[in-house]
Amino acid sequence: MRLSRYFIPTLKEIPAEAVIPSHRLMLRAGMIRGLSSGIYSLLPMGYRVWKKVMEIIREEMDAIEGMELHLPALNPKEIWEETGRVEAFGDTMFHISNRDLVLAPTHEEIITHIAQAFVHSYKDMPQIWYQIQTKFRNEPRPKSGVIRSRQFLMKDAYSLDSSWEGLDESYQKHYDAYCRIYSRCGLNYFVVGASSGAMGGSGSQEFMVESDAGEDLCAFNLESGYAANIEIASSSIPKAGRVEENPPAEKFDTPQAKSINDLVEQFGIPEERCAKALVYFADETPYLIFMSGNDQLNEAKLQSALGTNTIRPAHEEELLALTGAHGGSIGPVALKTSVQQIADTRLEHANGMVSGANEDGFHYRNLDLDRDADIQRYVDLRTVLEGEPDPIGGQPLKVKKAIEVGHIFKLGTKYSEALKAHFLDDQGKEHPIIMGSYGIGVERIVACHIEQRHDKDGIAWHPSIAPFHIHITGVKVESDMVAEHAGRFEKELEDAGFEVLYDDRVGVSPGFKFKDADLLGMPLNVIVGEKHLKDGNIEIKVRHNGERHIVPVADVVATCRTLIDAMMNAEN
RNA sequence: CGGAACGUAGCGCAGCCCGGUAGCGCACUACCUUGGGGUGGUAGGGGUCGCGGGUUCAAAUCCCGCCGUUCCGACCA
Repeated sequence: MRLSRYFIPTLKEIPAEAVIPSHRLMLRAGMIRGLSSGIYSLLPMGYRVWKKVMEIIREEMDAIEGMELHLPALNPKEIWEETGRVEAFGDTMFHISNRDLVLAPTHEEIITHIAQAFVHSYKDMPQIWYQIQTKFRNEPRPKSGVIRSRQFLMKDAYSLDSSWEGLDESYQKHYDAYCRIYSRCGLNYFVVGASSGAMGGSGSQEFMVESDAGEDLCAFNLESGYAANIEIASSSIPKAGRVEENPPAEKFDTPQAKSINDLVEQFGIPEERCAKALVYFADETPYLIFMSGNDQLNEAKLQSALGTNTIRPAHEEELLALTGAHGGSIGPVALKTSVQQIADTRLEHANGMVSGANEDGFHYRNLDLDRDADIQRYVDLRTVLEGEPDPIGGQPLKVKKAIEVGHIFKLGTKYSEALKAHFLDDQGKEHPIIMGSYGIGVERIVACHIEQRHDKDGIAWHPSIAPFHIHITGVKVESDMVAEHAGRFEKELEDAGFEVLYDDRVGVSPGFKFKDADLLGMPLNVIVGEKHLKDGNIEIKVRHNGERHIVPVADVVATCRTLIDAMMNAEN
């Protein structure tokens, strides 16, 4: 391929709207062009990479006997109403304004609809169906280039099984396939236990790439092997527990104490003897929630505990109406109204506690939550902090930002029940199909690849998904000697099976060409210039480590082969 | 949805406070020059100054409204 004829609109200057490296470099390398917030055109250089990622995904999905299909992006709203997900997605789902149609944000409903029609026997399963398609989500705030956008490509796979053991097998197959996919795409990744959120289901894991541009926090310890999304991460931090003396609860004056820190500072109360109260509404039902000391409520955990995804903190007026006090003076006893109460497990059976008196300026001390409070449930609600002991080996947790590049779910029967996708077992008994769902964000793989493989000059592609394997820089192609050799290398390398981009532009200075080559980032740059050619040599530059090899003209193809093979086999 | 900033040529920006000819760099076109790290020069083409109102003899500039984009936060199956 000749660069003079190929459409690669590189930019010297960085468009102002791009902040993170992958976004800047995709724009500068002429891979993408923004159309509107969260909507991008994929230009030829970018689309080549996308296609390679999709091909790797296809190969690995086919290897676990997945079958690719193609589903409608336009869906009748009705089917989404049957599973309750029009409401669950809310404003995140795009609605067509002149028909009762929606733009599919994912495809569980459609898959289940097909299964309901055709999969009726345990003999028909297992099945793995997958699609690589455009999905639509009305993200309230698109950001970070293609990492969070309104229209994006996703590989979604769905497994259908007749038993829970079968689901476990299908899930494991996907887990293994995903590891191969990310490795082949040249990514450093890790896997964390994850929240299933409003997807429903019994378990899920996320494939993560560590990055400051990430939107998820993960807690992990490499030694013990514990790794979890902060949404579900726990630690073995000690409970508040019980103190020996257990006098009756007693109200006391706390006119200046609005926070846990105030109580600690003004009254010398140890932080772990304080029970912080919060009021949240879940689907418009209020809940009084207690946390130990300054522990941070984890809203994701609260959502799963309450089985909803619509929660919000109460407003000041609501606090007063429900409890009789403003924030800072709320507690478990003497509540103005009857409110359901939930507490973090750290507070279980705790006594000797201090908490609000539901009267501004007063608290109770010596509270025994078992004796004095009416807490219905104790669940893990706190957000873990870096340094706390992990729950497996008690090793200190690290907390890092990461980008989610894949998510695998054991869905179970939520969708098959809602859409009546049933089968008969070998006893002739009817059951809902047991499902799994497995997603990969295609553009996130590309973005993460660039996040992990770039320097100040540009991208440094892994050969597996590089737009071209080899860049040939013709230094002064006006010279017949240069043009002849470069043209010949182009042909020989292509004949050897490489994808080659030959910078044959006339009248472009060497420096300009080198800068473009570094920006575009092909794994190898074969530099054809009079400088080495007059000695019968060619320079080959390795993009990711800057190594330069001077080799005889006759060895160019063999050297490229060796260098590319080495990169393909290297650990990421 | 809360907070903030920005919108002037394809890209990066100045001009706006203090109203009066729309500018600079890059990119683009032509010619010359250079030829191993974004060569140097000469001459050009390209903009309803986001949109709509208002004030004024006169608005990129002042006022009001809207739209768009980005950042922080909320949200994110």
